[in-house]
Amino acid sequence: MTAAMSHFDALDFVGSIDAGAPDLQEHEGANVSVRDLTRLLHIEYPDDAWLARTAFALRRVREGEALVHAGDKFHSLYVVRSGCFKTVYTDFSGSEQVLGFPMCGDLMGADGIDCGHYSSTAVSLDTSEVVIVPLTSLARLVYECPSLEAMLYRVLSRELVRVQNMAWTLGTLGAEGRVAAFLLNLSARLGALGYSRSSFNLRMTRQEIGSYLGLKLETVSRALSALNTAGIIQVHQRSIDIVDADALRGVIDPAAGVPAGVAPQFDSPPAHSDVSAGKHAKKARAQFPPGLAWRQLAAA
Amino acid sequence: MTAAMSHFDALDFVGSIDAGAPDLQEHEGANVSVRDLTRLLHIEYPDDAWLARTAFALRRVREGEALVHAGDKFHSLYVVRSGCFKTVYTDFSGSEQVLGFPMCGDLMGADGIDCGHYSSTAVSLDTSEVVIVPLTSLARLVYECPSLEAMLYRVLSRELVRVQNMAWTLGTLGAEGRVAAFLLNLSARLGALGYSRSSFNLRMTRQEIGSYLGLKLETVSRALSALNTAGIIQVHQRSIDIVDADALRGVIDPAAGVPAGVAPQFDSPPAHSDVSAGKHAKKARAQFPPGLAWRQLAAA
DNA sequence: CGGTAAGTTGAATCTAGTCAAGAAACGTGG
DNA sequence: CCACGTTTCTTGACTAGATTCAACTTACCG
Repeated sequence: MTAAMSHFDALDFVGSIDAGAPDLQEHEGANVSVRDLTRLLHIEYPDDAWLARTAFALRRVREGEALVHAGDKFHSLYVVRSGCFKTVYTDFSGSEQVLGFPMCGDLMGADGIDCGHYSSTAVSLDTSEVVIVPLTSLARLVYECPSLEAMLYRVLSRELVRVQNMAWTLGTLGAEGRVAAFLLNLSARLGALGYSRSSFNLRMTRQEIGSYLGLKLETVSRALSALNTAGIIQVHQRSIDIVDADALRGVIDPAAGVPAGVAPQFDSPPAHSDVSAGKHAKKARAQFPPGLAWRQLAAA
Repeated sequence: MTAAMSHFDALDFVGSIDAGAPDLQEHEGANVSVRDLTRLLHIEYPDDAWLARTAFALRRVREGEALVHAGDKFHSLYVVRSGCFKTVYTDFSGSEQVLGFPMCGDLMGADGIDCGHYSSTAVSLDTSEVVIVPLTSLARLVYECPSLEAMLYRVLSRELVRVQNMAWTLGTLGAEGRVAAFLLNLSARLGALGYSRSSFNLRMTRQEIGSYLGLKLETVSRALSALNTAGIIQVHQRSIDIVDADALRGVIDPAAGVPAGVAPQFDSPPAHSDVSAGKHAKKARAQFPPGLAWRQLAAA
């Protein structure tokens, strides 16, 4: 914890200096097309999306570096392109609570829309790359390609469901259940990205996992050991092998089960129904330029 | 718990019957203007918002009745106009987890946007009224009055921050802290609606509070009793008097404190910055019909 | 007035937190 | 390449806090 803070202190300046100027350090120059972005977010828009000429800058974030700080003025959304982050609340006393571990394809920064300031800090656990989506680009983008608007609503809603599931986990599961849920969630997300579902390396410390799950690091360690000796998983430091995924699901729920309406999201990533309104999009656009997003959602 | 379920069972049919037909039972006939709606959501749009001719139906929901069920097809957003709800996940075994207590001015149903089905069930704790905002109306509304689009993003983001705070509470606070946080939150929300901040009646049972806070009902009862004997609050069944709000805040955090970036939302309702971009709205609208929402957010 | 649902309180149990020591991995510099 | 210090992880013993089980009181509704 003290160690983590020294990390933060060292980086606070970097964060503060560019806090005012919206992400001007795009040394990388590399940029990302709208097509790339929609792929990243697992949203398939068949027609006009590819025509949009907006392009987005990339930003490379080194391990331990903060992308945004809680309280910074909100100016951009970010989509993780590679690597892994943690988003945290930090209080005066220096203790932190991890809210999530955004990975490839995940959105960050949406919590800043309402009050105009980010409410959480995003720190890279890795050398990561994010796509910067400034508000100004977003306005232009939606103008060029209104069908993309639905994407934003979907992504926001998805985020909401994710956090709700988290609240459910914290509210109802014990230590082992939480750790099991965490592993299954990670497994599913990595699987969706094409990596192995059963064998992976954690990018975060026990401390960070514990903070995320509302547990102490020792408890996380114990829970992992218990699952290990039970033969359900194999743990060696940060390397995890899921031996028996069903047993792992059983740990979450000895009898009851994951909430009915939630199960789909829980351990399988959103099965993004390929937008059926695609073929009607052009016509609709001509009739009703704005609000198309909601028309599409209504049609689905 | 068993009692709650029998309640659900009795009402399941009502919910299922109209699940297919999007809210056709508007016997009340009464409808709500866009102006009313923006007031309800604490969003002030000075100019063109009042011109929109879209009107919304009201629906009255009796105590114990479900407004939507988890898994129902998503077709409308709802804004609470009076009364109080609980939103719950229910699993196979019948146990439920309360996710929130939406009250006057709060949005419900946003969790259905992404996957097209509501992920939680909303049950009225009271005879309540909600404004029905069907997707189809939403499309028309945004067409008539694009400046209202920002409202939706704000409301979604607000919801996100709320649930994140909840996750923080569950992850870091003990029983008394959670109950204290719950009371302060309720106090602030009621205060924002013009009711007394220090004296109110709970609409929910200990069981429901416990489910919301990840505690058992006995623990909630004990925590309330402890705060009572400490002289911080006065409890008599469901009537609460907050004697010493500062002490209550102290319970949440004996030393550390609420996370820096979060404190504002936590016990004071969003201080909705009256949109400064209002005066530019008309011009912007003429130039860029769609995407205006994001331009406004960028300007703020 | 009686029955039921909701709330309070106590005692025993169990889970997770705390304190503390030791082992394993990592990075750095000799 | 190895020795060193640091960080991370594991494990054990003990404590604090929440759950469970249970009895009892209080409100509410017909």
